[in-house]
Amino acid sequence: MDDEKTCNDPCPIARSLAFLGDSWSILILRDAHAGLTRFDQFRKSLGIAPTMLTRRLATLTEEGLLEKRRYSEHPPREEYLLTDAGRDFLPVLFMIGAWGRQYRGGGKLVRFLDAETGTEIKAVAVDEVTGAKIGTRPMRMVTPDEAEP
Amino acid sequence: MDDEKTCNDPCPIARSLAFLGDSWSILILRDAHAGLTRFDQFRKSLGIAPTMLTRRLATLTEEGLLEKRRYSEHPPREEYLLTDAGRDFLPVLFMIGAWGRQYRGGGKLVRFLDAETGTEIKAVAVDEVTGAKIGTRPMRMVTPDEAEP
DNA sequence: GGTGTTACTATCAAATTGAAACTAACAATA
DNA sequence: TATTGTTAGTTTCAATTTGATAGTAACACC
Repeated sequence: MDDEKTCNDPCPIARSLAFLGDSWSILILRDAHAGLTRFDQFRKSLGIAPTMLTRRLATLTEEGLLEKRRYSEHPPREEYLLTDAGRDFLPVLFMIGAWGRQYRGGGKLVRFLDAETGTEIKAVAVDEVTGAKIGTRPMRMVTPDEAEP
Repeated sequence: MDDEKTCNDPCPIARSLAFLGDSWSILILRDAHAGLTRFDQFRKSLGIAPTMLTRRLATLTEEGLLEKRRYSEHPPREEYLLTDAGRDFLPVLFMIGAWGRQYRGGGKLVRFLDAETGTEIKAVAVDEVTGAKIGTRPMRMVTPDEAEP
């Protein structure tokens, strides 16, 4: 796979995965969206080893998905907040969840309701232009090196 | 994290990740959607070690995302085809790609065009009921153990 | 008989991960 | 003042996973 620092793969999926293709990172982002901000909250929620958590939080911070904020000077204490890039990961989380709900959905699952209408949220990916569900219309891949000198 | 065989985490994201939270698996699925079916095609496309590829293909097959089909009896040769569950992973791939395009998008990237309209496909996740983009309306999480005896 | 193709397996060093214990810097309590 | 608790980590080390390379099996083709 491509090196993390210099991923110039023309595939946008590979670009994403080069940074957060790891389960822990995605689960940390999930928990951050659920409102967790502190080291011990993540550690307890995930059952992750502190070494791993330290490293993953550092990576997510370096990559601009989380930002570290000092919330206490004495003693020095940091918390981790979602950045815009981190918040924009929510649709990805929902789509991963939608797939899991459909194909790995035995037993009780967490659900999300629209706060106004009270209906259960069912995430689907659509093309912003045509409005069609992704995968329901024929499409054409264009590689970036087409028609180059 | 939960054991792969007995994931009963009530979070649908964790359910998904228990099986394909690995970059190689996702890249294999990407290539499978691009039309690759054979061991050597995947190996060359990904630059993956054959040991890894063997294991990942086996897991994806066991988990029902790919199916093995014998395409030659003499010599015995197998290919790997997407199942329904595998095909339904396409929206997830598009959302991962959409995020990567926005936040890791320097340089030339592969694009997808609607074959009919010729417009570039831009995947967005919406709620199937309200049609609102995921994350733009307040929502409420419901855990499965609420109001239990 | 020799070369090429395809789908692997075997081997082993290197890197990553997980588990457990420990530390620093304080606050609160007795 | 001593003890306990909290938070955010670090240290250490064994176990697992990964990556790189080479090799194999079963053929087809020339």
